Amino acid sequence: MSNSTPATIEDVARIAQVSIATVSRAIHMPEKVANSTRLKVNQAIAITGYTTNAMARSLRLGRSNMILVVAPDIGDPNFSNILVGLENEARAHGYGILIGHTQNDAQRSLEYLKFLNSNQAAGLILFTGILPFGHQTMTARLPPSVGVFEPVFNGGIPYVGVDDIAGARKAVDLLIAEGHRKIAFIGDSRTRLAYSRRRMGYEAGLDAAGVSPDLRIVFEGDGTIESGRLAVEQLFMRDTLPTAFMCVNDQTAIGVMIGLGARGYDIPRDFSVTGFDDVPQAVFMSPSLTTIRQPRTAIGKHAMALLLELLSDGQPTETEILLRPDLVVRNSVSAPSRNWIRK
Amino acid sequence: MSNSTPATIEDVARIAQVSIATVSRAIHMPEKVANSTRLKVNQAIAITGYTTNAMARSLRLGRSNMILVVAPDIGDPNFSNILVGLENEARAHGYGILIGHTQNDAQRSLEYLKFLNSNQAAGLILFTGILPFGHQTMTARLPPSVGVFEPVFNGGIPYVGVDDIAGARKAVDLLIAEGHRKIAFIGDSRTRLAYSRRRMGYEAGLDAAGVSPDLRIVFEGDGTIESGRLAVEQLFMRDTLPTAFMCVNDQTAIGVMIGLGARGYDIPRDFSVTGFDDVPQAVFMSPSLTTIRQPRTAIGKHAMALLLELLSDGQPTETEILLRPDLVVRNSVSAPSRNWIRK
DNA sequence: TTGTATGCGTTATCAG
DNA sequence: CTGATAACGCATACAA
Repeated sequence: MSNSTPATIEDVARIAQVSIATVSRAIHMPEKVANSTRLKVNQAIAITGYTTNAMARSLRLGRSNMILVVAPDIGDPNFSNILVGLENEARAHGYGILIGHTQNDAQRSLEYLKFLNSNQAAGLILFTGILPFGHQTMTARLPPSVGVFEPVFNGGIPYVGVDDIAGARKAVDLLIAEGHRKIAFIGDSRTRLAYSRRRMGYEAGLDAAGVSPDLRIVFEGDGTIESGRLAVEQLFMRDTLPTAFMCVNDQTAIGVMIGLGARGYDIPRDFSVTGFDDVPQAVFMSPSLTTIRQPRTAIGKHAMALLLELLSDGQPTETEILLRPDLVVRNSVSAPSRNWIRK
Repeated sequence: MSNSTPATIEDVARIAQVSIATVSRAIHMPEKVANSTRLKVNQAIAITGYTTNAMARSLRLGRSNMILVVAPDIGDPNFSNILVGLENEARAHGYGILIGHTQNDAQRSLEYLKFLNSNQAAGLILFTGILPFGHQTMTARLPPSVGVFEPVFNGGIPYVGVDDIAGARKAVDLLIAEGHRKIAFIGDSRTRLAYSRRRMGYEAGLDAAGVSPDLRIVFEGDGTIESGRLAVEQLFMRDTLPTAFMCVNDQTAIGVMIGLGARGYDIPRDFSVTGFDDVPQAVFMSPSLTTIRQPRTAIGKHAMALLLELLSDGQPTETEILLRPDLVVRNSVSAPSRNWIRK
């Protein structure tokens, strides 16, 4: 029962009175083995509590059954939900998941590259828009890979995300419909493709409404709470005030709300605020945050499905899968206050 | 350079004109090999870009160089910081980390057990107080394991955490010092050992102040935001109101603050609130949350160090390591409002 | 339908 | 100090 050393295929073979080849076949190609022997083998497996030694199997097969998921920050509220989708899909196909977090640290990234090179993972899911490794030459040695959220720079790597432009467009359209014309954009970024796409949606929305963009109320950011707060501080040092803040993500929006709150403003009476992502905290904010919801579990599922396809077929059928984000209307948006309209 | 198949030890041996045994030695016992040959080997390694095949190595050695970290919820704000400590310590000793999250799901837990049994991980870090597996019989087959935060039920597994009793005591003592006497305890739990210990600290603090405990203002909870909110709702249906809420963790405290805010109360004017953990959001709440800080990175570091010790020595030197938690005073606590004092 | 034998890439033992 | 070789546990080509 609870022997010191785990049972091997040989133990099973001995008990079932067959060869190890038959045991292996009974497990992996049950239809190619006689019913009676299959039964014997299964009983022997049950008796011994045999589990395939994954190391030996991978060595023999030349590939592992693990997928490495690399994320810059595991603490990211978006992460865990995506993971659920990734995991479910992977497990359904006999793969396990390995999580690595780089914290945007080169040293750490390198460790994971070594990990890949030692054949410990068959595939790679990348959570960042930038390859965490030494770029160019390395990509040649990368296993089949799929990006999540953003296209991966300098790699011809397929990816799964949401339609950021369309999502951002939904947010602007709502603000426009409420009567806003001076809408700030918080969190612009040249390095985060998803963010710059959201800005494209923002500008498309303004354009459609005949509002000319005002660069004085566009602020850069890195998607952190702190960046949102900072933007508010900078904003109040300028001459132009918006009536609404469209934020590149929820974290930024939370920062903006904190910054505005600290200055004594009421949301949505004085300013409207929108986010993007619909992180779990969004509904607990006061006021609760109007935002764009990402279909996180679905993204994870699709990303893993795509990777598994790559793993078997070799060639990806699609290079980009964009899911539809939905507007979630809560309490952080209202019509602009009259005090501000013509400021 | 970027060949299709990765270089093996044999490739290195051929180029360096030595045997594979020498290559292996040059890598693992450099002092037992002549300087000149070591040089040749290193050059050959550089040329080929050789990396040890971890599968073959683990198979030969009978153990892997990976540690499995199992957590019920990766989204837990405490998790990622602990992980940093775990990772650093592991890497420093040549181990990698594998993260599994069970979501308290039996099926998932079983998958991880299989994973362990297939020799894919040399050790186990458990983030929950309850063994996620089928209890009794299974523990016999568990690899060296260490618990984090809480002692692990039904296993003689050593663990690393904070001194919950002392931490909770610091929170009560602060409230008592501010003049509170009617202090509610939110988040009592029979299943979470850490939580029941915090309650012990709470009661010890009351006792030291000569305050007799009032069970009408002790509420159960599971440490979620929702549970905090719920407790507030239940509380207002009873006849006794506290002047302060001591919460079992920050998430609960956030829930309490939301519940109190929804009823129009001001914190800390009307009620004081304390948390436990000092999660990243705590400082961003309004008011910012007075809480007990856990030395998360240190906990991770110690836990991994203990596990590595187990891995080599076989026997643990300590069965329990308790770190000291610190009080972080912010703005959610003040003296009780006169309106309530004699209610 | 089943068994035998080989090799996956390493490390360790044992001779030299 | 170095080399030949066995063994780790498994999957499969080939034989029976």
